[in-house]
Parts: sequence; C-alpha cells; structure tokens
Amino acid sequence: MLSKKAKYGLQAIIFLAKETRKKKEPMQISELAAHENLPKKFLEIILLDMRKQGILHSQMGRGGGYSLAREANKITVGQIVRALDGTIAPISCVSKSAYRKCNDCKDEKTCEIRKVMQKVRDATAKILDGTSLEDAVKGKVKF
Amino acid sequence: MLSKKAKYGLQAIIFLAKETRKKKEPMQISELAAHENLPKKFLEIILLDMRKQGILHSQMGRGGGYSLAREANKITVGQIVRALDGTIAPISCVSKSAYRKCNDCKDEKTCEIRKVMQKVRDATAKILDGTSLEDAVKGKVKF
DNA sequence: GTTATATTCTACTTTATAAATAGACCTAAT
DNA sequence: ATTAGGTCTATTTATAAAGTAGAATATAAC
Repeated sequence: MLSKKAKYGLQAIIFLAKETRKKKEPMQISELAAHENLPKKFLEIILLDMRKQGILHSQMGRGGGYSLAREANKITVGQIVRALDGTIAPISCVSKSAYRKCNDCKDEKTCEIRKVMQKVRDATAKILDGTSLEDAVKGKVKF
Repeated sequence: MLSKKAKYGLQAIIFLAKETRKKKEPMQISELAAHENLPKKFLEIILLDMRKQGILHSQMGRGGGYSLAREANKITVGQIVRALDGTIAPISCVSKSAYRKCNDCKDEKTCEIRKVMQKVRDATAKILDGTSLEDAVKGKVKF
C-alpha cells in the first residue's frame, strides 16, 4: 500500500501542477493544505522532502511558497512515490532505488516470492514511471 | 509495500506446498518457523488467519499441524496477500476486496491519483491472481 | 534598516497500526 | 492421564501518522 505520505504528496503536487498552468507564482503550504484538506505540518515535511530531492522548488520570505522544479511533463508519478516512500517495489529485495536483502534470505536467485514480486515491481514501474504529472492532470494515463 | 505478515505467510505456505508434494502429514508451526526463520508466535497468528479464511487446514492435538486446504494449483498468491493484508491495491479506493473511499475525496471519477493507481492494481492483480502456489513452487511465473 | 510574511528546522507529544512476545487454555492421540 | 499440538487473550515494542510549539532564516516591501 502507498503510504499517506506519498498519497498526500501526490495530491499536493498534482494540485500545484494544475495551478501552475494558470499563474506562475509559488503556492503557500497553507493554501495547498487547505485546498486538499491535508494536515499542514505533515504536508510541510512532505514538501520539504520533495524539495530536497529536487522535485519542488521553494521560495522563502514574503510572496514565497512552493512551485515545480521542472516542467510537469518532466516529473513522473514514480519519482514522487520513490522520493516519499523510498521505493515503488512491493518488497525491498526487488527495489532498484532502495534495494535491501531480506533478513534471512538463503538464496535470492531461487526465491519464489522474489520472482513474483519482481514482476509486480516491473509492471508498477512501467505505469508510474510512464505517467508524468502532465499526463495525470490531463487524465491521459496510458497502459 | 507488502507487510511482513503477508511475506511471512507466503514463505510459510510456499514451504508447505513444497513439502506437501512429498508427504501428506500436517506440518507443525515450530517446524515451519524454524525452517523459514520466522517469529513463531507471529507466524501462529498468520497461519490462524489463513485457516479462518479457508486457505489452510489445521489439525489439533498430538500429531497435528497445518496443511493446505486445497491443492496448490487452486491457491493463488493474490488470495494469500488479500487474506493477510486485506487488499492488493496500492490505495483502498481501487480495492475490490476491501474498498474504502478516501477521507476527503471530492470526486472519485475525476481523481487523477485514483486513475493511475487503478492501473497499478489491475496489473498487480493480473500477476498475483495469475500465479498459483504450484506455479510459484515450480518457478513458472508467467507475464 | 525595519517590518511583515513565509519557509526552514528542531523537538516533543500523541495516536494508530504493525510486529513481536508471553502465557493460559483447549483438543486429540496415545 | 499424559503429551504434543493448535487456540486465544493480553501485553509489549517499533514505526508510521499526526499534531503542537516555537525559534531561526530569508525575502519583499516600506
């Protein structure tokens, strides 16, 4: 399951992507939180995470706020989920961004669970990495 | 991410499926836990869950233990994950087995996140429901 | 330069849920 | 009756999620 962190982050950045098309000014955390009904302080952490990973850009001081660091068609849903949840893989031993061997795994190559979950990861990656914010906003989800 | 519960459950039932091909006697929790290096008491809860959902059969008393309730080709990985995690969906609003509307969702039909996650769910379901324990044990994971 | 506004950063508390553990209790075979 | 097993209740521990409070920092506007 997607964590709430990733879900809230997606909600916020999708709203940002929508609004960015209209006006170019950054948006305040408060406005984002209010519009999407998200816990403000939690959202603060989430936005900060995305900024540190280069997905969002922030502007301090008066008139400041958050804006997309790149164009909406250059940011994928997969990047956001990885930034906030660490991975899109159902199990860490098939993750590319956050690989970790299972605790008592005897042999990764013959692990049956790993084989199945590898397929799930690949299918998920294809969808999430193949969907940009622009696609999402325009409702153009392929596959 | 798959919970540890589901992962341990899969480990245990796959081991069971392998051993069942040889001998027909039920297997004890202790043996399962020892062989797969799983916390015994936690595994106890997991096996009980699967029994209550008709996936496993248990025999009380001396010489008892757990065995598959159906043949290995009649049990899918998807059934096990759903039994232990409630759903295979990345977000509850696209789950079939455990549907739940998102808290402050204004309109499910236009939700961009939902559209993407629906695709992920469908792709995941195809793989997990299309893979039986027999497939897993024989290393025959399609797709 | 001062002020207002907004992000950034730190720290702590609470609540909910996942993960793990302990022990008493029930069941069936011998 | 005894023994070997599952069943059930309760509790603890760890982590995710959320909320609270406040200080530090950066920037625009005056």
